[in-house]
Amino acid sequence: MKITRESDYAIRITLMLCGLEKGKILGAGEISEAQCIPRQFTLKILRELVGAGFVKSFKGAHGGYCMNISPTSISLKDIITAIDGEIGINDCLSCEKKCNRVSDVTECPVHNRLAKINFTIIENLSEVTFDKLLMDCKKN
Amino acid sequence: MKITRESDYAIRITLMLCGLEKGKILGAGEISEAQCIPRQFTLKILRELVGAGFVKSFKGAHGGYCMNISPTSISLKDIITAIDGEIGINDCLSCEKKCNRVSDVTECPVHNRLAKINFTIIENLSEVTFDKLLMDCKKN
DNA sequence: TAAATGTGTACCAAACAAGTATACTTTCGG
DNA sequence: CCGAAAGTATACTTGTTTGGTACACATTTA
Repeated sequence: MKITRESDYAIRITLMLCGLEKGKILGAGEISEAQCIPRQFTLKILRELVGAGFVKSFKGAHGGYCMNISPTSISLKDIITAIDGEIGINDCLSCEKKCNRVSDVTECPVHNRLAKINFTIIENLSEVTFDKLLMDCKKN
Repeated sequence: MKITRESDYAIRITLMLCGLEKGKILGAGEISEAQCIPRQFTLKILRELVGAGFVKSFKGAHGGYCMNISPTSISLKDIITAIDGEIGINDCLSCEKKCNRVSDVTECPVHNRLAKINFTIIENLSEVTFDKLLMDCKKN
């Protein structure tokens, strides 16, 4: 029931990039230092964010990163899904007929309840877009 | 973002025990077979459930297990917490002054948002008590 | 052209999940 | 009172995931 540290980092990296003035970019080194994330790990996460289309990169000397999409159109859910994979609280194993862990959703009460909760989690995470996080930051 | 398979098993074991007629008990072997959980693993989980006070055990020949508390007073949250530990979606690492991952809750927007979502998850899981799961079962 | 960046791939160690093995204790039935 | 059938306790094992690291390479700018 945890999001990985990598996702946590990715969220903070994204938030930092969302806070950038338009046209500015930020190097991996600066991000790594500001967020206390090991340099190589920062680079790896940035690569994943670039791969997912969330972040844009600029190569070469004075290169760096900036957002590729608007903070309003990216949420915690997007980052977590991109880094950790689909959000699925339960595996809901099935072992065919023998027990009541059946793959047919209608027959497994545990599955049904967990699936509903899972859906709620995804909804809640989707609602937290980065423009909201940015606003929260400015309040303090 | 997953509950462990052990918790999943524990939920199904508990549900099975909740479905027992009053005064009856069930052996680990029967549970293991019905739920397709390896025998030793079943025993281990049962021991944890006994330790948590949810299940009562009877030693010796013709021994077995039954619930120690009412299905109305035990929820998915209780089982998951007992098996996997406290439900905490985020570690929210802090590295003191240097970055904005500060332990002081009011300063970390990510932490605040995740904490709220975490609270919702706990609420949702707490609402699913085993009497409700039992009802779901009977509907099918 | 060299220094400063990002890219890609492969590797690694520690922690965790999931399960196993084994020796022991308790109870009941005969 | 003995042995089979349960549960108890503890320690081990094995595979996967997490959280990185290392290093060779590609690209850009001064």
